[in-house]
Amino acid sequence: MSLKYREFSQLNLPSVDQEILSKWQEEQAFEKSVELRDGATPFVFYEGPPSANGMPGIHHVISRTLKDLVCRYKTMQGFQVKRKGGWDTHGLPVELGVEKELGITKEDIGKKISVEAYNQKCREAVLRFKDKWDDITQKMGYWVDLNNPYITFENNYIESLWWLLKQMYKKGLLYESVSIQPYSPAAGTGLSSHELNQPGTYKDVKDTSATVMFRAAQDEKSKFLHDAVHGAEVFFMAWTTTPWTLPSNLGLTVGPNIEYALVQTFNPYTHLPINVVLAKDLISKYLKAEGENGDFDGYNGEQKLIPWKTVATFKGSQLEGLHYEQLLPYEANSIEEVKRITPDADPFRIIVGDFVTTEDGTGIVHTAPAFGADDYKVGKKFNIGIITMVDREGKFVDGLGEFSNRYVKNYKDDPEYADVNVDICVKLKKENRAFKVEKYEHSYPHCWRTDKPILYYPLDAWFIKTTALKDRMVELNKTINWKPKSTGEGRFGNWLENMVDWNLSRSRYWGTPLPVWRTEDGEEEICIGSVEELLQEAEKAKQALGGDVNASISKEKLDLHKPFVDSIVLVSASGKPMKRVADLIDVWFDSGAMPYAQWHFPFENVQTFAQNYPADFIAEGVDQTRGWFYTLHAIGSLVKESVQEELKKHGVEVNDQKYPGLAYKTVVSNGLVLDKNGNKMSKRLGNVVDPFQTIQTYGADATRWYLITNASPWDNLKFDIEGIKEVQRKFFGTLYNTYQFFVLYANVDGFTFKEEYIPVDQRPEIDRWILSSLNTLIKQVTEAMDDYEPTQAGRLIETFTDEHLSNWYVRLCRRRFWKGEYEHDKICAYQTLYECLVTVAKLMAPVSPFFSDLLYRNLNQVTQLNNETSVHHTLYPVADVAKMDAGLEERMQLAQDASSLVLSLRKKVNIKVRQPLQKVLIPVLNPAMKEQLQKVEDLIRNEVNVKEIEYLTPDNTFIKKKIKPNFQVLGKKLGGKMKAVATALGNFSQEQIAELEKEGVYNLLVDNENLPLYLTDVDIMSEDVPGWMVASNSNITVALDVTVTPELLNEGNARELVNRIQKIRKDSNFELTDRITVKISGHPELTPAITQFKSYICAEILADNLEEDPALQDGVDVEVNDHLIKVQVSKKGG
RNA sequence: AGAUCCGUAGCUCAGUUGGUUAGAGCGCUACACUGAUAAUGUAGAGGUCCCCAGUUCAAAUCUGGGCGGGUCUACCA
Repeated sequence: MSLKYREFSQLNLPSVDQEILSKWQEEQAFEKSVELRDGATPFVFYEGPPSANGMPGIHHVISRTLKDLVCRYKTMQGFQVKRKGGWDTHGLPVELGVEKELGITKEDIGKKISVEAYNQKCREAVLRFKDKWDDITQKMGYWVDLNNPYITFENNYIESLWWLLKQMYKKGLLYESVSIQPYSPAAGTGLSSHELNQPGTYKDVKDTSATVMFRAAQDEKSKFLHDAVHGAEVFFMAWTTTPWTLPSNLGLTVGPNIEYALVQTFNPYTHLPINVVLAKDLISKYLKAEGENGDFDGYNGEQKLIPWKTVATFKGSQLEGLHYEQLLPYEANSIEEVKRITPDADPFRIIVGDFVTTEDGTGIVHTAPAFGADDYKVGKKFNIGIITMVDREGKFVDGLGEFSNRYVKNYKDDPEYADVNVDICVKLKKENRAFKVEKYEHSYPHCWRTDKPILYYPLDAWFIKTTALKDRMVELNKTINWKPKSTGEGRFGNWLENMVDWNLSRSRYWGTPLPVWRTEDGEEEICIGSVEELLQEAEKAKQALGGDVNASISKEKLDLHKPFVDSIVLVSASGKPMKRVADLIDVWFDSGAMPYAQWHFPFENVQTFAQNYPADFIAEGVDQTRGWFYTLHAIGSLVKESVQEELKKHGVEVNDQKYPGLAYKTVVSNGLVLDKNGNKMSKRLGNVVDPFQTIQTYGADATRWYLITNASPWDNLKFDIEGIKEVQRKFFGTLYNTYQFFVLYANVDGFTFKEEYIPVDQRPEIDRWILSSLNTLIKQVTEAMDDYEPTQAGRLIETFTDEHLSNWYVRLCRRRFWKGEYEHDKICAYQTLYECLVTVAKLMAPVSPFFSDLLYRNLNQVTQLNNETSVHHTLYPVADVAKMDAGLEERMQLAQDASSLVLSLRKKVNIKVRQPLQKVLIPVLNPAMKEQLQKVEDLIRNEVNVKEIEYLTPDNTFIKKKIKPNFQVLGKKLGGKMKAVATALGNFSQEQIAELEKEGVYNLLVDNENLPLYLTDVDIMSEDVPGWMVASNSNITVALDVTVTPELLNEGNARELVNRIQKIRKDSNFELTDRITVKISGHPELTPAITQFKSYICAEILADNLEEDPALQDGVDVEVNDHLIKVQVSKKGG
């Protein structure tokens, strides 16, 4: 323990980081911060697992700062906050990285490289940058337990996932179905949504689009159409940008509430008379308005203008159920084939769907269920069947006549390729089945690997029936505290409302295998929920099937990944072998299941799980809204009952109140980090900020503080290094200076807080003021932090430190620290400033853990007021209401305003502050204001160097006043007459104002109406004091006497001289306490000042002797108010 | 295309329930101050509060409609 506070030569934040980090390491500070709270109420935090196969970026620093500051804050509030780290290790990014590294594609897996070797590569790759992550975690000061992290590829973790999946399976929530997915025929593989989101995936392409005509069948249902045109043919018009899907057409979808028209006209290509149905609003897209009711008889195909007329109109719903003739009938898509594939189907029918719009096309949508998600959905609903006339290579199947085996797009880079879409259109034109064919430009997704257009293709997939739990998820979401609120209600709420079943399966290699085994005919299957069950079933199969089935399976060598699990064969109830279905599951299931799997629930740690569910707080980037935030929420809802049962089995008391299946109570979603120009950071643009470099250069604290205080975390942050520099200078620099100031004098005076704590009411006004402000600050910061608004909290601390503590309290109190004896007033000052510094250190500790700890340690190691060695082990300050005094803060504001105004007046007439002036006049509007001002009078006088303050009371006629309506009060009362009254008040004379003030009421005549005005209806301000220099703001007006009398001038000269000699002292590197003797060459203009203020001067400069010596030769040349003199300063005894 | 957030000084951001001189910091310019000195003070320049319409006595603020930017989801004829 040292009795001296540590002094610094300069502020170096990066070296502060180093020093504090090693302290933390030495003291095991993080571990201790958790242990210290043993037995305290837990605050549960979930760490969203990062994927360590890429380098951490600056955006990771912001979300981790957010997590860290909340956890630190809660710890300081007395909660125990355990923070188990985790690593997300599965999934596509890992695989793609490995493929790139090995120079292979997905197709090569199993051929050029075995699945086993491939997965081994993935396993190695996944933690490749773990060191870097650990490094940034430490350097940024993120406290998280990385010694016992959960890792998603571990068997225990996967086993928990299997258990969860089995619970869903048992409830019928896990099912297999066909879904329409993006598929790349060129690459022969389905694409994940992630792959579709690669940059450059969507390209503008020109495709052949066609508006084609489906002939209505003639039957009872369509009678009303045919009757309208006297039995002639009727066609339904539909538009497509993918003519190749037409052979797979099975339905036409109309909007139930859209108005359709039956129009009589001619086919532009064949010139034959036709009757077509399309949305009424879209007629104009196909037929010119001038042609309406045109000359039908005279039309022969030569005319540009095609005549048309509307024969009938009706709602889409009236068309439902009508049949039409197939457009392109062949063997492969014959009705018999359709019925063979989908036996109960009723195709070639008009169906209704809400997704139909009249924005483009004809309002009638060609529906090929195989090639569009909407088509598939609506097709399924109305049971029109499904046929897939394109194979997985992207070419038409056999049995489609001249189109058989032709590629629907040029997937093979064939220079001879002829666009089959064009040929289809030509054929339709010839057959009087095309109304319009044109090139159409639109953006279309392409396979990022082959650059070829993808198509939407029906593929088998496993789903979780999240829609079954939709109501629960919507309800639970309402109980979540979302920051910001709009993300929860809007983005997430809408997402829940429009939820579809979770497409769980992925046909990849490195991930959690789907634990479903089934027989070859697909009749029997089993879902495995634990390793034990798997081993039992494997053993059963070994017995039943014999041979070398499962011969090499043992618990010790088990790896729950491909290809090992795939080698396990199970046996069905009827004795047939069952193989695992090939799919893996979505990695988002991995992370969403972390509340359970991190504890290997329910196989171990059931109690631990119970204590750590749900999370009190989670935080990630807003991009996780439909990622992790969703999967956590969904899984929580899905397995609620199963988990409840499991907990009950272990004697944990649960019910729906205690365990509603809610995964997290508060979630903060932070925005993106953009570059300073607002562009997304990308390697391509080269605008990526390296967090290591940033932290190393500016320190973790400045970086963290900047990230948190610059903008609310959920707003996008335009990251600008200049901002960090500003934070460093302005906030940390100021705080450091304040600390330096404190220790400079505390070390001289030996202040160690050994004296009794002086009751606040025995301290001077300014001490009580800063302590009041400090406690107000504590209150506000605590409120902001409790509300998860760290930006507000940080800004408040900043304002306090800079404006109140440094630029007012310290500035005004400087003399108290260096002047006088070590007595009551001085001790008050030290105790007050010390309290402020320690409290600020604690308040800021969650956001900037390094500097705050340094500050705290340096202060506390001398005073030993706290037992805790680290600020992070202390308790967060609690506002002391007794120390808060609103009136005091208000009058200090008045003092600041008044001082600032006087200083601005001095500036105007160019009289420096060192020159004393005689008097300031302050008009006061009421006794209360006068009383307030009188209490801070000394402060103002000192600050602006004025001898006296005189108050002008309202009743004097000296001041000129201004009157203004109090709009808020008067507006409500007057309404429409407000304007007239405002004008009238603007023209008020001084006498009228005086009358109102005197009588308390004034009868104003507006539009021949008497309106009584009361004092509360108006604001009266002093505007001017004739003959004086005046300045005013909205609160206060000051008038300054700028006459410099000879006495004042002498005093000013004396002060100037003091200032010069102080500078010499400093330049000569004298100690603050050194006594000196001074000789001055003298000057007639200055002699009176020296004589008159000798004792004052001597006291100020610690001189024992001061004399004028006109003959002085050696000395420093100085200038005092334009007079040149020589000054010789010598240290006594030196 | 839908959802959502955002648009205030050159830059980064405040702006409470609508209330009349729209603020701060940075930057720039000038002048001061200096026993905290990589600090500080004062002043100046700098605004169509994105646009239009509406509600209101009164709109940066509320409503509607645009425009621009970000993000997410989707891409369906």
